[in-house]
Amino acid sequence: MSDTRWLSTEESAAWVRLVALAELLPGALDAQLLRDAGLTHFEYGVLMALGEAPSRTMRMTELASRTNATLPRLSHVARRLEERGLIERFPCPTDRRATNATVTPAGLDLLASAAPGHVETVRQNVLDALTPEQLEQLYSIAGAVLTRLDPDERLTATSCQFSEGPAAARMG
Amino acid sequence: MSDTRWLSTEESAAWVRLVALAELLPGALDAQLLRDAGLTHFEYGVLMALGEAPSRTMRMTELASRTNATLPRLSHVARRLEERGLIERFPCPTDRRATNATVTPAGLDLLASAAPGHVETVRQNVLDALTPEQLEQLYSIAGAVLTRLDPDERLTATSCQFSEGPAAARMG
DNA sequence: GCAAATCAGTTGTTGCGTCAACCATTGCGG
DNA sequence: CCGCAATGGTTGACGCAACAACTGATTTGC
Repeated sequence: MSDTRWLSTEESAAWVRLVALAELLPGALDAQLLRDAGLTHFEYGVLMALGEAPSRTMRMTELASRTNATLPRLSHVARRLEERGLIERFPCPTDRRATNATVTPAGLDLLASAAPGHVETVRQNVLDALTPEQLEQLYSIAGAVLTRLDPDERLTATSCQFSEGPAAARMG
Repeated sequence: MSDTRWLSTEESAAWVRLVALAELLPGALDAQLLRDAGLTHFEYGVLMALGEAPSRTMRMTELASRTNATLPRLSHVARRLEERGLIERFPCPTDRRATNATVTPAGLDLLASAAPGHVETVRQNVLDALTPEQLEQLYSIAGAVLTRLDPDERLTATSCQFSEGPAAARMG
């Protein structure tokens, strides 16, 4: 019955802060991107993933996996983005069940115009608050937690959609 | 105009993982609580906040602030919880604009039955993946970020709603 | 004291995400 | 080949959150 291992004071304190962080961060990202570019953070991630893909094209299923979305969610979002002219969808020639999505030039333009403000938000709200040591600690800690939360490591796969800025900027 | 400071490799890597964490954590918490207790994590937080309050009662506005909810959101959630008999609302005697909310015994029972499973989820998904040093680092890092994200420290105020388990368990 | 501004809370509308159901295609076993 | 399960994707219904508009109560300013 009550053999529950309750949280110690330290555990509770850290947990409270982590939960607060997880609650506030998505809203802050959405708010800035929506205000300045009319995109949710998820939509931004979708466009970014497509923009970084070879030939700017990706299968819906793979896109969903990379962006941590369910397929229905991605399908709805893709329809909206397509209606806005930011992406296009067409049937995959080799597998007629599948659908491929591509960013349009308009989508890339919007992405390019949105990126600086987004990066600035990320700096102001998170990165600039941390020392280099803390940045590395964060990398380790988040990695350890993701091992439990996302065992398949879909989100942290190579060249993740949430990377910021043009690919060239990260390849130093 | 392209004076944007793009993210370094280290910054990008840590950021990607943090975003993945923030995306996955709420869903994991909701999934377990919904399955085992029929509560969202937010509803759990509301009940917890009320349960820890003196006389298990709180003003709607204060409750909204503690749980990081807008007042409309809390109002909707409170109506549902009241319909389920988990809380009660009644006008505040001293300020006739205000409304007080109280957890019912049924609400406390549900909370008590939900807590062990929730704590177990928190351990499995997060705490048990971290060393004691990492726990302290997480506390510092999240604190630093929250200074930017939540300057008023509404969420991290004393006896926060997302603390786990009976209050006695945390007070040693 | 009374009008205007503010505060506390509720309600209605809109938009997004989840779930379940659905269709089409592909792969596989017999 | 044929039947059947599994895969890829879309659609529709429903629930929840954000935003705006509204009611009623309280404070402020003159």
